Amino acid sequence: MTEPPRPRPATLKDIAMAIGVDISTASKVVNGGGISVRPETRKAILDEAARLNYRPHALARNLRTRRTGALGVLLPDLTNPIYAATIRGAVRRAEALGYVTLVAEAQDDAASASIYAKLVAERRIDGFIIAVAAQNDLIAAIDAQPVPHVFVNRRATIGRSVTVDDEAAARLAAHTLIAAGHTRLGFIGDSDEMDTARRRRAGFLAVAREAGLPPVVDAVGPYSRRGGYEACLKLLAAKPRPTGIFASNLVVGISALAAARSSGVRVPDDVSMVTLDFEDANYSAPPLTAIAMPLDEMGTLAVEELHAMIEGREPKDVVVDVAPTLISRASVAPPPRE
Amino acid sequence: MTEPPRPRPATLKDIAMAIGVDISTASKVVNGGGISVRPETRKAILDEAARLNYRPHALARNLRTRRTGALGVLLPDLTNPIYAATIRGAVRRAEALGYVTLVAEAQDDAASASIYAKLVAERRIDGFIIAVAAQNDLIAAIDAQPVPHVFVNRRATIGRSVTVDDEAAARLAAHTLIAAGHTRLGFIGDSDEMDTARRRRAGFLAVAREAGLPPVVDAVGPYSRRGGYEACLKLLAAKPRPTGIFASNLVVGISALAAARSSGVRVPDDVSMVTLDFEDANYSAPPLTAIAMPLDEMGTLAVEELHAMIEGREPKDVVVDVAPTLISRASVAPPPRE
DNA sequence: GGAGATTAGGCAATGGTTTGACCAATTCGG
DNA sequence: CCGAATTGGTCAAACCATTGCCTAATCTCC
Repeated sequence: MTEPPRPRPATLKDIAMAIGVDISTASKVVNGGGISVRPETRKAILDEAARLNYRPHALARNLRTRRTGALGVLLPDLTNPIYAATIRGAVRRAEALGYVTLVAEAQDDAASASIYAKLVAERRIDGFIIAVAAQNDLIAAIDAQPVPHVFVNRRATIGRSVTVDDEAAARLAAHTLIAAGHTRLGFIGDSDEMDTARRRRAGFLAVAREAGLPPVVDAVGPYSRRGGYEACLKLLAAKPRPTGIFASNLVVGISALAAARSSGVRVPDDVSMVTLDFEDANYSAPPLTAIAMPLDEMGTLAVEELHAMIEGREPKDVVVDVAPTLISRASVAPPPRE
Repeated sequence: MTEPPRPRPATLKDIAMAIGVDISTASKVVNGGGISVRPETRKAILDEAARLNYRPHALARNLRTRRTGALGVLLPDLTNPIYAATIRGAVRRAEALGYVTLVAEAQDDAASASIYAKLVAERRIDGFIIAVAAQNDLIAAIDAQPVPHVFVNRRATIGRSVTVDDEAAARLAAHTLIAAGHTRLGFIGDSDEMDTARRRRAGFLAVAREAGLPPVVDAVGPYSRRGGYEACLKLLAAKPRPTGIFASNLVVGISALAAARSSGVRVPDDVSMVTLDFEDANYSAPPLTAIAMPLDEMGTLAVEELHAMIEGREPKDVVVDVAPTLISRASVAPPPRE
């Protein structure tokens, strides 16, 4: 028994008038709210609501309750697999918690700030997941109009953040190379201004130092395909050339491998390589040994923390760490004999 | 612990009372609406609005105007670079047009339908960009509650769609291989149930037929890394082995290359390979010759079309095609001598 | 039989903005 | 100088759902 297509979605008023009760009664019944109603009245309302496929008008409800049921997500680049994976976790969890997700891409600090300011001023969201750097303009915007927010994969002096344990990942990478027998290590990372890069560098260098190895050759280039390619070229030109390299970013790992190949350097025969994991690492030549970062979980946890803040629950701690794990593939071997 | 005085965002009422005019007057002035006001009154209102950093409460406005200023985006997988690129174009254009973007991921038809139904019934959006297959449940959901929508990279019998010219891309790939001297061609694609795969296959096979070549070896595997890997293995095992392969999907191209390498087949010495382009294709070994699909523009155009529909302008046509282009890199060479 | 409690549900304010209808005072045309 | 037009606004309804406060009727219990 199909209804003829209803032009206008049903409202509480439709239900109330059909049954002959007050709108407020209908509201209280459909919300299961604290009111006493005769069972038959209740049933009639519920039946009618179901028949009309009633859904509360989100805007009207939100206007009244001062909750939007929406979460904002601010990130620098949708096409970067790192953010994509994080956001997927976030979006899924948000949906499970009943939120809708509002995604915005911001190229720079100024854009981040203006998007933040706009969404908050228009009261479109209950909270913000922020995956861009916590810089001046953005911090000012947050200060001016604070709403619950959590930084993801970015530590911030302001608010709270959810990150993976970058330092542990880097340590694991160093241990992997050292365990294979390497002593001359190389590191490819972004500038220390980027806090994830800084933590990874710190972890990697610390392990090398603890192991009493000669200084790590450190190539800094931006976390991009081009940056990784060129940084790796620099590393391979160093004398003596490092035999074990940690490319401290997913995208950089792939392009570093391309750089090695184009220089005629064999992996893993001539140099071993460890990177951070994503699916592509399994389909490179050779497949890359990598450290898996639970980005999905990071996104999930970020939303959970944010939800807790919105609900007013006092957050338990400031950083949630999820342990990285090693995925051994084929890009690590003992160093070549000299 | 006293909360820092969280200033409640300014409302029209605040402005109106400060100046001593009616709320409706303030509203009309800030909206530049059709009302005659003395210049000094106007200035006072505008100044006060600026001073208070007034922004209309989106929910309240939307409730009244029956416009949400939000666009929904429905896609199957955020981490797939194809969708990521499309969505980026869409999100950017949406922002430029003053919309916010609400992103949802749907694993299957049922999930798509339920997300569609929910967002529409709650009246959270003005229109939908749909990047998932137009299947039964989803179509039923759209029928039940139609709102402006455009399918992107998916043709649908219902509504309108924006796609890239898949067939032209496939033709270009075929011509590229043929021009290099190949006669035994191979094709890697998804099942014909997927309309993009079908169009690409059709274009590729048509060119081969027109050129009077022997039948194309056709390997169907899902558009995924694993699918591409295994499909390529099948192709390489065929007798006679094709010397020119078109991997008709970005992700499949990379994994097909890995499959070739792991089988000891050299690219381009033993077999040439063309795929669809994305940035990673430039950092593979060898860099892949590829057909660039303007995914970004597709997303952009999709939003523009949707916007036009929402505005009530009659859409001009059903399919917007953007021409694909060839990017020559290093994975195509003449076929080996026998 | 009457005070008090309980039941079942109505009333009206509220949230912030938009918009068509209306109105008083001034200006203008003739 | 009279009627009409313009100027510079105001009023109130509407959008839809939520929620604290009320009330009328019935029921309970001594």
